[in-house]
Amino acid sequence: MKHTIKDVAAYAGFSIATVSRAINAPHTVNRVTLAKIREAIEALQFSPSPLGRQLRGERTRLVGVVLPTLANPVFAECLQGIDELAAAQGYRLMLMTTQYDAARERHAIETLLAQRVEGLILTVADADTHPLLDELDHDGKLYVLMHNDTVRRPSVSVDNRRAAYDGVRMLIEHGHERVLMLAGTLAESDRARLRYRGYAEAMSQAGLTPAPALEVDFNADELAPSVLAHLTAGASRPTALFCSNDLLAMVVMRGLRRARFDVPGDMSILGFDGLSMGELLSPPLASIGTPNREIGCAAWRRLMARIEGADDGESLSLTLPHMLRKGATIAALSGASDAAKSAHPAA
Amino acid sequence: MKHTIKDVAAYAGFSIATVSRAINAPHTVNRVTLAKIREAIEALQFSPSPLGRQLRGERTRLVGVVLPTLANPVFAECLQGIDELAAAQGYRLMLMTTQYDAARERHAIETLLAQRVEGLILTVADADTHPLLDELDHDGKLYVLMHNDTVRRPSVSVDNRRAAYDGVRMLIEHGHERVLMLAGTLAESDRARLRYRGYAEAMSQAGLTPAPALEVDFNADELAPSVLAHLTAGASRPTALFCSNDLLAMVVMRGLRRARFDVPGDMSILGFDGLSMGELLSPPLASIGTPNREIGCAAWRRLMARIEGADDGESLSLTLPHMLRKGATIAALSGASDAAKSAHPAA
DNA sequence: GTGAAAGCGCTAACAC
DNA sequence: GTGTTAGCGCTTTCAC
Repeated sequence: MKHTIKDVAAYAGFSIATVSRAINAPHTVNRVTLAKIREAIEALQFSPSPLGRQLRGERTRLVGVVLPTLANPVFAECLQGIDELAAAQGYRLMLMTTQYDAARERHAIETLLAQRVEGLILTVADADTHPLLDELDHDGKLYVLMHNDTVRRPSVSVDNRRAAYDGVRMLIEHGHERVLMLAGTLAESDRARLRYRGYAEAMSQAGLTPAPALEVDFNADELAPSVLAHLTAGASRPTALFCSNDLLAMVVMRGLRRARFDVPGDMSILGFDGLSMGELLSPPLASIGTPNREIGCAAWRRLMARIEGADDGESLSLTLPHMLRKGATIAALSGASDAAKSAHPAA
Repeated sequence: MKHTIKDVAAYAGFSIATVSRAINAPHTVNRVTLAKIREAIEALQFSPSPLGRQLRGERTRLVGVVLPTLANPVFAECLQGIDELAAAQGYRLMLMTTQYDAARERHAIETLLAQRVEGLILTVADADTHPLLDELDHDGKLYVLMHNDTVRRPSVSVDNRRAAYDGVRMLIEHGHERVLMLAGTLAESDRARLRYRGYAEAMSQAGLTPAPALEVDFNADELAPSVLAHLTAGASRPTALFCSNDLLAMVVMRGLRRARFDVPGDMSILGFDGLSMGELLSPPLASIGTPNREIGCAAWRRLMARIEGADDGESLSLTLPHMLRKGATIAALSGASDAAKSAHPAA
């Protein structure tokens, strides 16, 4: 732990150069010499300091990870996947979170590069318009985006537009015509936009009119009265909600329930993320699941491929399959035209 | 980004030593010189490489974080707290997870030390018996434990025994006499032990007989039949469950419900962790909450104090308050003796 | 097959 | 105030 390569050299009776070789290119060293040096290493409990290596300029075995937050299990799960592979391959991870803030994104990336990470795995607010990513490309810095759904850059994601489309279609197939999309407040991410597009397309294609997404602050303890009114009042109230993420869906579900609205009796709800916790709700939350762990792992493999120069120039962006998790929060709308169905709670 | 201190020195027309001083001790440098150097730094977009500094042996501004897993939001939240402060103070975080595996714990700590982190923040499986921690103490390596509830080492935690005691007492005050504790499978942690002690004490003190903790695999999709039987069959079945963590509580809740058991009608449930998601369940999960973010922040401050040598030798372990989150999963047992109440579902 | 020596980017004595 | 120099721990020519 505190011995240096010099100590080993002295102990074994060779030069530090030979010790270095014994470690990094054993086959270039005499068998006997090698044995002696290994013995010395063993005796001294020596382990080469990464710092010397790093400074020397070659491989740092460091990878930077930049995430919006860990409060959302989606990202924690991705990170878990990354960490697993990184540990197995002897890489060290440097982590920074950004809270979806562009300035912090920039700062994180610069800090990490200064530390000479070999590559970056990141989730940014908006990948397409991020000038910093262009700089990275230009400077030959290696990175892979995670969850950023763009074809312009190396990325691993699900097809957000398609996933939303599939989900909303399912709602429509259950007989819902007035489907509303709910989005979080800091929704101006590439993902949010694509999910809205998927929603709009599914609606249009079914001859229905997409409504603008309704913004909901899902950190608040209660649903805002205006929002609640929007959801529950009037004959034209929506019968199904497509929520841009599961946390939001859960909050809305609670809010509706407090307002004595039954889910799914009075309102069907579909989330996005497929948080495992959603399945523990009652009724279990229907959701569009993303394979987060796998996304993390795939991003890692992708980055390693780039680092090792083995990047099969294949399509830049890798799209992993999403899965429609059918939950009991979606009910079929009774065949009867329900235009008259007003907003009185059932159970 | 790619310029070195030499470039700055050349550009400004001074030696690298002066440039270094201009950066690290500006007041020791002539005003004019300083201005010129700053100009050069600006022009070259120079930012000193952490690696040189790190190797030189002084401050690395690196802190290592070792966590069991990120799949449990408890730890993700702690990490979030740490990251916040670290970022604000210009520290970089190096993260490794262990899956509660002692070998991985050791490996993580050694890897991090080799990287010359200034300190470590860790959650280990069992703090008391961990020889590695003794080594750290002995070698003067700075660390702070998080969530490890021990008085023998620097740590930030809640009083697990007391928290469990309070929770179980609440159950008893609601009239429950047959209270069973459920624990996860890899429960051999210091926390688990203390929670069991709290449970046992609350029971004994009320003249009740503590039962051995029942082990439940909460990664399985279904509750094991044997477990379910234990919970629901017989006249002596428990009327309340104290679960050693919220994830477990949620799984059990679902399992019971599938078996057409009503919560809290037929069974009261109390969790541990206070995951915010638990509040979104219906009924909202009663739980003993731990201030995870705060625990992370406190651990950070504590570590910084130690690093700066300002550790007010105060008591080693800092105990943060837990909070009893009353949820609707706990019902009062009707005054009547319920010995005869058998296992048929209510609503 | 092995050793001497240079140097990665920086800080800290020690001179001047 | 500023420059010179040594060296942190390592890898890597380049000789031998």
